Amino acid sequence: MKKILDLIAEQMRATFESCGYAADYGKVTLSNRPDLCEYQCNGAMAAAKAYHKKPIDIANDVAARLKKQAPAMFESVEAVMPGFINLKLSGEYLAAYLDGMRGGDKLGVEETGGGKTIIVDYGGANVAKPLHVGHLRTAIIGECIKRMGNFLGYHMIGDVHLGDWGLQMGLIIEELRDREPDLPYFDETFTGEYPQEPPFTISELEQIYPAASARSKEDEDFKARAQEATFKLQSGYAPFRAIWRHIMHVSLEDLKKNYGNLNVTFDLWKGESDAQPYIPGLIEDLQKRGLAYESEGALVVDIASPDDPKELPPCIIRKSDGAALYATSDLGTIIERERDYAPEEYIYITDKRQELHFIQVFRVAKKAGYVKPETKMTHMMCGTMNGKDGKPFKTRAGGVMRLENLIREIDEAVYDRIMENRTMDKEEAEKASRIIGLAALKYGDLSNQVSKDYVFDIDRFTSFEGNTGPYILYTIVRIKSILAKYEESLKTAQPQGSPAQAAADGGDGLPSGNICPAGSAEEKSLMLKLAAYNDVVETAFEEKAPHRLCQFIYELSDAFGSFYNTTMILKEENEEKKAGYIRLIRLVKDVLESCIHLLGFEAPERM
RNA sequence: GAGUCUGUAGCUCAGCCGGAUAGAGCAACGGCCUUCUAAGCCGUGGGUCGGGGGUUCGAAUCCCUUCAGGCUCGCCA
Repeated sequence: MKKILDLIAEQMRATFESCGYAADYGKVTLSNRPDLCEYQCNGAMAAAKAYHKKPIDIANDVAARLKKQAPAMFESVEAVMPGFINLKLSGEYLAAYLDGMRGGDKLGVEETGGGKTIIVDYGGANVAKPLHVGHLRTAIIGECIKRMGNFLGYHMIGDVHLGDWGLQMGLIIEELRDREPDLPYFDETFTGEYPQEPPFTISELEQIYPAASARSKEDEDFKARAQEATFKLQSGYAPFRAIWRHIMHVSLEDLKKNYGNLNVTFDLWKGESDAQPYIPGLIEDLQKRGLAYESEGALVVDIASPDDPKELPPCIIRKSDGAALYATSDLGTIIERERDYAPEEYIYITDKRQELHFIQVFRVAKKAGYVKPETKMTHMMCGTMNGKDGKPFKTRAGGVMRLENLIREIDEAVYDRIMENRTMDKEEAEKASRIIGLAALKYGDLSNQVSKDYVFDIDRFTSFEGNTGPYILYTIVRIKSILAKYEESLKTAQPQGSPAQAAADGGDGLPSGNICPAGSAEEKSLMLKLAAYNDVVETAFEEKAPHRLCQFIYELSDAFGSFYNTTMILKEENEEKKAGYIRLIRLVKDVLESCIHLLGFEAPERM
C-alpha cells in the first residue's frame, strides 16, 4: 500500500500545482501540534519567497482548493497564520485505509527491496571464548536489521563472521599440550587416525583459554610456543588442524545455543579461517598492480583521499613478520562474498572503535575493484553498553559479564516480578519470564540510537514500567485476552454452522465487515498511529534505526492504552460497532506482533 | 596534538536534512479498580536545549567559536 503521507502529499502537490505553484511545495508531514491538526503542510511559507506573496494568502488559496478537490479525504483543511496548512483526515478515509492494511498480507507494507542481496556481518564472536555483553548489541541490532530487510523484500544474508584464526588457537593448543601431553596430537610419531571425540568439553575449553591467555602475559616462553603453534596451524600442520576442528565443533555448538537463546540466527557461519585461501592471491594481486608497497617493513595500501580532513594512515595488509592481519582477512572475505553472492550492499555491524578499520577496508576494496563502485558498503557503528556509572558494563567483581549470566539475571528478576504480581504456576512463570526477559533486554537496547553509548541498568530494565519491552508485551497480552473473550461470546451466541458463522472472515471466527470511523478522539489517535506503520518500517530500515520501530510501538501501545481506558469494548451494545472495535484492536495486535518480530522477540499468551 | 562523536528536566533518553507552546519514561505529588489483565489510565510540578556569536521571517536543529566528556590515530581484533 502507498504510505498515507504520500497519498496526502500527492493530493497536496496537485493542489499547489493547480493553484499555480510548484508541486514541490506540497510536502506533508505528521503534525507537530496534535491539538491543532493531524497532518500539516508548511509549503506555503517556503513558496512565499519565490512568488513574492504573503504566506497566508498562498495557504488560504491552496486550502480552499484542496477542500474542493478532495472532499472525501479530509475532515478539515485550514490555513493558519503565518501560513501553515492544517489537515484532519476524514474518519471514513482513515477507516478504509486501515481495512486495506488488514486485507494485505504484510499489513500494508510494500516490498521495496526487490530481492536485492545484502550481506549483514554481525556477531563477531570468537571461537573458544564465551559470548560477553560486548557481543550483545551487534547481535541484536544485526538480527533486527536482517529481519526488517527480509520483511521489505531484500535478500538478507546474515554472517556471524567468527574470530577463529588468531593466536587464541595457538594458546589453546599449547595449554592443552601441557595439561594432556599424552594426547596423540602431540606425538609426532603418531600415524593413526585422530579421535572423533574432542579432547575437551565446552566448559573445559572455556577454562583452558583464559588460563592460557593469562599465562602468555607472564610467560614469554609459553607465548612464543603459542605463536609457533598458531603459525603451524595456519600452515596446515595436520595434528593442530585436527585440534582446531575439535575446538570449532565444540565451540560452535555452544555459540549456536547462546545465540539461539537471544533469538539470533545466522545464515552463514563463516569465519576468518574461510578467508585464508584468498589471501596469497590478494596480496600478490595488490602488489602486481602497484597498489601495495613496502613501508616501514610492512606491506600497505594507501587509502588517503584529498578530501579527508586529516590524512588517514594506510591500510596494512601484511605485517613486517609476514603475517596477515584483520584487514587482510576482511578483504579476503569480501573476495569470497563477491564470488558467492555478489551482494548489492554490505552492512558491517561492530563497535564504533573499529571505524578506521572499515574505512580502510572499504577503500581498499573499492580502489582495487574487488567490489563494484556502486556497491554500498555501510559500517554501522555501535555505541558501547555502559553500567550505571557511565563506564563500560562490568560484573560486580569488575570482570567482563558473560552474556548468559546477564540473561539469567534478567530472567530471574522478571520471574520474581511475575510471582509478586500474578498468580501463575511455576512452570508457566518460568517460561514467561524467559520471553519477557528477552523482550526487556532487546527493547532496552534497541530503543536507543545505535551509534550512541547507553546505560544498561538492570533495575530499570526489569521494572517494567513505562517505555519498556514488557509494557509492549503487556499491551499485546491484554488485546489477546479481549479477542479471546469476544470469540468465546460469539461461539455461545452463534451455534456452529449458522449463517453468521459461515460469514466469518478468514476462518478466524470474527464476522466479516469493516473498521468503523472513529467515534472518539482516543480511537482516532489510535487509528492514525496504526496508519503510519508502513512508513515507519521503511524509514527504520533506510536509516538503519531500530529505535524508530521501538518508538512507534511505544506510541501505538500508548494510544491503545488510552483507547482501552475510555472504551468498554466488550460492553458495547451496538454489535456492529463492537465488531468494528474488535477488527481495530486485532489490527493493533497484528501490527505490534509484526513489529516485535522484526525487533527479534515475542509475546507470551499471558503475563 | 590531530580527527571524530556526544552534551536537551533530578536520572535515562527522543526530537536534529530549519517551522507553531522542546517531548516521553523513571523519580516526586494528586486522582481512577463491584466493569475487557492497575505491569494500566488521567492529571500536577519540573528546561538559560553546555556557553557565546552568526545565518534566517523563524534555530535544540545550519555555520563559526569556546568549554566539558568519550573514542580513534600502521604492524591487536
